[in-house]
Amino acid sequence: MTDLGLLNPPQREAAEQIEGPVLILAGAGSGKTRALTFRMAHMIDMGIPAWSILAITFTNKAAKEMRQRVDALCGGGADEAWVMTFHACCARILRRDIEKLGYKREFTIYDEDDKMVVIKRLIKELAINEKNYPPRSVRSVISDAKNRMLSPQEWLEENPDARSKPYYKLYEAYERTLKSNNALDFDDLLVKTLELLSQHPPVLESYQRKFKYIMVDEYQDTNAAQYQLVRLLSGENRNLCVVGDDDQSIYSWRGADIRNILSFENDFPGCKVIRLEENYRSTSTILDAANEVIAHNRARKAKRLWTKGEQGERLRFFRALDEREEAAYVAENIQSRIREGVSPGEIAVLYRTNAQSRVLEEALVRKGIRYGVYGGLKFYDRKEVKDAIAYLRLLVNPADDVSLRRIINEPRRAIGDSTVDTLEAYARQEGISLLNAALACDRVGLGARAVSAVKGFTNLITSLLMKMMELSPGDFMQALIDDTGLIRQYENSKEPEDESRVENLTELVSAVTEYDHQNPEAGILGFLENVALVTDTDRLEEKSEMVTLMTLHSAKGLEFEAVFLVGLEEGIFPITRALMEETQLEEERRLMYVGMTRAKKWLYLCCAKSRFLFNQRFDNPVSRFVSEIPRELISSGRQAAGPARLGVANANQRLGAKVVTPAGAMQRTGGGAKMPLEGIPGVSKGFGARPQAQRSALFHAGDRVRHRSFGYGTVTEVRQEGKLVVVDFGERFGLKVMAADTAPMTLAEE
DNA sequence: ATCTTACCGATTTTT
DNA sequence: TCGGTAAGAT
Repeated sequence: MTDLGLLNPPQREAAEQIEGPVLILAGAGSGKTRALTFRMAHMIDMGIPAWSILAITFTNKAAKEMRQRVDALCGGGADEAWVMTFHACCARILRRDIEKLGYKREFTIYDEDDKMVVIKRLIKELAINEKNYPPRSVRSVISDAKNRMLSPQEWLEENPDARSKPYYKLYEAYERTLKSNNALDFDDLLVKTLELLSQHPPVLESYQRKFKYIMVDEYQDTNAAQYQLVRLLSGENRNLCVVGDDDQSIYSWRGADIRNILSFENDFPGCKVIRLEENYRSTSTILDAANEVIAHNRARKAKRLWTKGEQGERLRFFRALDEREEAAYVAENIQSRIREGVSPGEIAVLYRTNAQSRVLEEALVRKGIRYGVYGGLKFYDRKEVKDAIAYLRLLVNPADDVSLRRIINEPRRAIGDSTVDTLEAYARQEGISLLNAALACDRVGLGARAVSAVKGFTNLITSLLMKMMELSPGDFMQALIDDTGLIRQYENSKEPEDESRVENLTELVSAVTEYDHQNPEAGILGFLENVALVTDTDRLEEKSEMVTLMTLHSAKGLEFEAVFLVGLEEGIFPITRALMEETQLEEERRLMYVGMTRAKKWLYLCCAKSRFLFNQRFDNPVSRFVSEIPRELISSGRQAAGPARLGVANANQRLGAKVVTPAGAMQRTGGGAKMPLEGIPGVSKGFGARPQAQRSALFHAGDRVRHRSFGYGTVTEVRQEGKLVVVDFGERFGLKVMAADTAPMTLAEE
């Protein structure tokens, strides 16, 4: 029996309020997960069948944890409950009934790469100018439209200007393509589920009958489609409990709408509001600092976390000369914490962008500290793995033309672009899939060589299809990498990196075997779904021997004894793009708040005076977020530094201005080039070499110039005897200071 | 058909 | 620096 006496009064209230709508406003570290798990366990104790409970979490990892914790509390009765992310939940609903929408049960889930492939093809086909309509922006237009549940037509009505037409056409064609490929993208999982539920009342009613109780965690990060879904499913009984914290809403760029949580009370009148404001995680010093920072936001519900815990130590602030010194500082301090007895698993380094991880890794390696990086390059993103997966997808879903294109000539089997284009034309004319066109290649009008090459491919596919039915998933995966020759091409290769490709393919076989072992009913289809929906970050667990490196976004929901926030510079964090708009800046501040509140005992704030990133050197002022923390809560890091060193005074002066220093500074850090990890920082083959002969005299105030990256600009000022030039690149890039002799810039002819 | 080379452009966060 | 792509060479 679950002992609710272990909860504090509001937590207990949350656990006991089972009927009707409930809004739990749970501050960081307030035992939200605890309240939720106890609530669910309590429901099961009361005799509510687990299968009638739907619990939505933000990540798969959170889902797994929650299920385990509930099981532990009530002795393993949670199996039948649906505890999963929105996307996993939708995938499950659709696997059952998507045929009602004209798709086949074996639909493929396209990832971001697949989307881009489709979009790029369509841009070519529709003869749209890629410069004016870059694929990435097309992708975001489509994704935004879907998140707001707008059809192509509806989107066009909202955006009637002439520039929108190509977007509309692309969106429309994109939809058609995915449908004919029997594929859904991530957004579709939500949108198509909504379509299914709203167009087929019996299906909706069956789920409404099933799910008597619904819980949604991280409600502040739900988007319009997710909101609708929750509304539909909770139906008349309205036994809906949502949990969230408006101060931790950090996904608006993905369509999350903070208004969902702010207006819950209006949407579900009569709802019970419960506030969890007692923090059990951090020291009072850390909490005060975080409270002060977040108080600078205007768009928020007023609240203030408090703790009975001890005061703890002051925050440490350190401003390094460059990113290397910053990394060294982090590594040094991690090392001494570990020597004090802190477990490496209780230490995290958090950064704004994945690109910042490399220099940190180098520093940790040098100190011999074990670490794990989460996010960034994923196992299933590697080329060889994606190829193998593409074969699987095609075998499961023969309509998947994107996967077919990827592997029809991988490994090389002499099927070139022109052959595929011919097949494509035939397929279009006959209204069939590319695979079917390939099977009919006799009739397509190809040369004899091409026909035999294509036949080789289709024979391979047919024989694999037979094997797929006979063999276990694991054995089949092994057969696949052997029969296709995927692994052979790397085994015979001399390239050193191909060795790891072989390893990865072998690891993929183990992954399938392992998955099949744990999910005997799911089969290859289940495995593919798992690949699409489960990210590497979800597998962060039992790595207690390693220091964690991750982005601030992935750190949501986690906690560590010691946390290092690095790159606290204007332009990095807050990131340049957020400096313009108040709402975006507030989201960055929430991200800062999330980062700070991950720390239990020690919080380090780090930044660099000068940083090499994106192949450029930046001289950024200290992040404004640092100056929003009361001085008395901070002590400086390694070197003695008065408050002046905080650099607060100039924090706003040079807002966003990037300074590219002369070649000398670049050399000092070897131009940011990667050095051998175990090597000694000595001779590095910097690319900056020698400044060329006096180009300095080349530029004068008033000159029109053209820069490789920033385009045309006007020289506004020349400094230091012509060594530095200040150039105005207009609205998009603004003022830049660069070294006259190294900047990739020339005089522009008038 | 495939390999080689030379350019250009871009760089947030992720279910 | 990196990766993707377009044009040229074998």
